[in-house]
Amino acid sequence: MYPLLHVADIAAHEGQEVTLHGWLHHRASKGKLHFLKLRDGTGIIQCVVFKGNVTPEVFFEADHLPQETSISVRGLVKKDQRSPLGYELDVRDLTVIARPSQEFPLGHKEHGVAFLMEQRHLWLRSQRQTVVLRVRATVVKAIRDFFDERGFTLVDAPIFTPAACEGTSNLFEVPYFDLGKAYLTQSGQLYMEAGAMALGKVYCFGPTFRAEKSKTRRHLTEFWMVEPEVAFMDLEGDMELMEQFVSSVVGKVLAKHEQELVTVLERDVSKLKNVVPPFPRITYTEAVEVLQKAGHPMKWGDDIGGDEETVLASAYDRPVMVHRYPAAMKAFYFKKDPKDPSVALGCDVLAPEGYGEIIGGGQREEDLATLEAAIAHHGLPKEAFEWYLDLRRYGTVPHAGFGMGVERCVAWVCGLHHVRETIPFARMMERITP
RNA sequence: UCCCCAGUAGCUCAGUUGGCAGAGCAGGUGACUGUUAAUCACCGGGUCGCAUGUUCGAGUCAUGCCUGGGGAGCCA
Repeated sequence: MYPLLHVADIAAHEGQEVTLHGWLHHRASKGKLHFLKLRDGTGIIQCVVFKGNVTPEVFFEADHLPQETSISVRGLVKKDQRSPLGYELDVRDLTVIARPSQEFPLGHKEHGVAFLMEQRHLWLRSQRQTVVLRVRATVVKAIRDFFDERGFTLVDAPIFTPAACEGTSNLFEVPYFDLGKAYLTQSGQLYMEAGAMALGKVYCFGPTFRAEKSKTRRHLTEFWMVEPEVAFMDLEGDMELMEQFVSSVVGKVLAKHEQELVTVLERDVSKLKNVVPPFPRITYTEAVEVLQKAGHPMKWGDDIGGDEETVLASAYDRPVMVHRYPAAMKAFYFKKDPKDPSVALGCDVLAPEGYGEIIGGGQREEDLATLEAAIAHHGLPKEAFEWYLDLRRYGTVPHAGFGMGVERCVAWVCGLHHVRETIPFARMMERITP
């Protein structure tokens, strides 16, 4: 058994008698007619049951079905301006596949966040969540298409790693046979550098784990990240790649989902339509001056916190690129600016509207001796990075890359308050079920 | 790890100086030929997060704990 027809394709069947399979999303009754909203995953269609068009048994049952009853409905496809879909089904027969054994926990009224997250497996059936998940799927495809179309090769990074890429804190530890401990990856970057030396332009795309005890709307312990890495690319090239990438992803989401973003998520898409290159660029030093003038008590060398990010980003109508952070704030592998070694050749992309950092990246240090000194300076065990240092021993070249968090990107594009809605089953500090 | 907030019906919440446990929605029964979170009538629904204490009496006050939410640090 496989449904021959889905709600999304109903327009092509106007005037025909069809059978649809799905779940009862909502029911309302008015005397001699009942209104059933049928949800099949591709859309929602209103099915109208007139008393005269069906048997008395079907008419009675149609008014006594609980929400989320699985049903198949046979009826005539009719055009109707009163329907948001443009069509409704004039019902001739209705078969119950399975009646819920208990009342469906999620009504059509408001619910609290904790309750919704406990019912996440059922919450996914809501129209809002299905739109968000479809946008996520489009973002994922747009990411892959962007790199595939530009000659990048997908190189999968390992999930078990022997040590931290950027230090040992914030890592999930797992036992690993006789070898002691392994850690869940928090970045595929070092492996992508190896990939770039082999294939030139590469990217990895997969889950990433951070044991940060962060309880904020921007954090998950398990999230998806795409990390391109390119040989013979400097920071300027990296920043051009970032802005082309972000605008491409946003453009593809708009092309496919503008209607849903507006009607279901109430997203102001005019703000997304501004997202075209070139993005504004300011140095960290300039950013500090801007923030100081805006009255933020910070000095050069301080981190740009969440509030500061929002102030900075709100000055522009598209994502802003902040580059050349103090070298001391950045990981050991960042290349320092030859013109000013106090700053690193790194760049963060801050999304507008308070969504914060969606991309972090930069140019890597390609010189062996400089990198060895940086590892020592950061107090990292050199043995763990011998394979990484080999990349500098055998034909090292300038290279750069970045990482983008999928969930923060989807939250921004959808205009969501919290990243937990952008992933099917969120993993957070205080929540691992369902 | 730290700071702030919340926990009362299936859900969202109200509950006055400490004095009989409440509403809306959801659910059930019925009315209604155009509902979009329909409307109307009636009905059922409680370990007030847990524990201890104060008190004649605690949903309400105190202490501790648990759970969740928001934020800081850190980060995508």
